[in-house]
Amino acid sequence: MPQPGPRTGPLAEPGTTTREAIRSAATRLFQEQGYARTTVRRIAAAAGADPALVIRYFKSKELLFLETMHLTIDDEPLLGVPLEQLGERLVELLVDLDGAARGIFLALVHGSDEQRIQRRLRDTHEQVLIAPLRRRLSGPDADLRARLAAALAAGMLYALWVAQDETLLRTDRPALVAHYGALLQRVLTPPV
Amino acid sequence: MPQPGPRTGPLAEPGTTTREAIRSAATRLFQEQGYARTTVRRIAAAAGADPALVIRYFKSKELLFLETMHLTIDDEPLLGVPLEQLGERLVELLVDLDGAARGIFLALVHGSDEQRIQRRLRDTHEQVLIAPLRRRLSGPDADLRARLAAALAAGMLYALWVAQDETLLRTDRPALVAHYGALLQRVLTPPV
DNA sequence: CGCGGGCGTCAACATTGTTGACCGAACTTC
DNA sequence: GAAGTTCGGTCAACAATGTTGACGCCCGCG
Repeated sequence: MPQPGPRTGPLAEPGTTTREAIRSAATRLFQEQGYARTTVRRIAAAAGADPALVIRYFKSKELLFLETMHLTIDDEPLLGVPLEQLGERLVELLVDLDGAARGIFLALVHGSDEQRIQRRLRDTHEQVLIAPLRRRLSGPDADLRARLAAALAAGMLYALWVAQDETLLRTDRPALVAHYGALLQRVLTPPV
Repeated sequence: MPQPGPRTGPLAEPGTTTREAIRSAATRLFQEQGYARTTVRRIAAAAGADPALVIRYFKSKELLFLETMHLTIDDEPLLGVPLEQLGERLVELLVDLDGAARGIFLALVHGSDEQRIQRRLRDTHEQVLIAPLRRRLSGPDADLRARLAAALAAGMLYALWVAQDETLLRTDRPALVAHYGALLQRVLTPPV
């Protein structure tokens, strides 16, 4: 809300309100429309600010994107889970991700023809999928198995959200969790 | 190449040479740089033609993209394979895909924030992964299992090419094929 | 000879990300 | 209190993008 009249104070808040308005508008638009389809001018309009100010604050559209699009999940619900149920629980957790996480994931995937966004996607893959799994595994090829399991888990997100397999999207949640969770479990705790 | 001098005939070939030049230049550039990073003007320059002519021939950049970016694989090497080895052979086939197939896949994934490109990606997923697997399966949930297997297979391509898990990229091919193929096999021929 | 149609070029348009100049108000310093 | 510095903000402009319409050329057909 940058009213042209005289401001009441030099700094309404330490965070400089309009900067925060730009950031939240960008967060919403990038999630909903992705990187390419979101224009700096629309972000500015949504925040009630000037397009030039957006760049002035965040250096570039890409840096604004990187600053707002962070994808993390609570691995807390995974901590107490016994190893034999980890696969099913992880799939359950991924399928239940909210629209925000889905939007960020898709924005990262779609935008990852840009090098820095691709690096962010790689880091996210590492931190969100590989790392939590690897912590629970042991043995000589623990790292490889964590990475294979992460690929498997990502495959489901890909099928549901990127390729949009409509049959899988219509499959009821418990069946999907049971089937795919069993597969994932196979990598985590392979039979002797 | 379209020398400005007088042309030898009205139609040098039925395919109108420069149209083909544009198509092949677009194919190469889209594969190498993706949808967003390739500009119509660069396609035109690479084909030695005028940017306006590119649009005149192909209606729009997006339609040109859709006309050139078709991803198919030879499922011939899968036809004779016994069902018990199908998983491993499919993984082998996917890992060995050439740079062209990789480029098209990535271009489709990155460009799929556009609706029509997303539909092309969905169709490709269906025709390249789901359909060949489903043909080999039987039973009540054959369709679901084929789709789960396709998600699994796509997960490996995602991990290797989109997320670019460097450890997996450095893992030697036979180990990758053996590990991931065994997982895939688990969906195709589940134990009683 | 005329002329219609396909191939190609040129100039222009709106929209994109980004930059630099400018402005006003507030805080600091003399 | 006056001068200056800094910060939040606006405006106009730039180059590059996809796309369109007007124009030109040259062939083969009447």
